Amino acid sequence: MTPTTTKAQQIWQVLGQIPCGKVVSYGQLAELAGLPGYARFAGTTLRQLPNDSALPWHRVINASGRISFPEGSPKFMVQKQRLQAEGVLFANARILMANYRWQP
DNA sequence: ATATTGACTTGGC
DNA sequence: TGCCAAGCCAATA
Repeated sequence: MTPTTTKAQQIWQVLGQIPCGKVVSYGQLAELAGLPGYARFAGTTLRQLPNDSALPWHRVINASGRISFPEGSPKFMVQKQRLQAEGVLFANARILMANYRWQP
């Protein structure tokens, strides 16, 4: 990375590599980006993505295996929809990280 | 420059 | 499982 690389850029860089049908937690995303302890920042960063972003922000869920949006909210539904479309199965509003977690 | 707010996590019941 | 208190770090107000 260049001397001007920002933390947000590091997050985006990793985000773009998550393959279809796989997911990572905010904390894992931060770690893979070389920013351990920045789980919360990962969320802050995703929040700034434009709604039409091509980046797979929907492949990021919390450590509990759940979508970090209030159930039923527009964002929640879009995320769940996209994940299911990629073959990710939900068991009681929860994703089994053991099966879908991405490991580079 | 200080205070509040989150798309978070972990450890303890 | 579930709820809670702490700890965390940048964006916002």
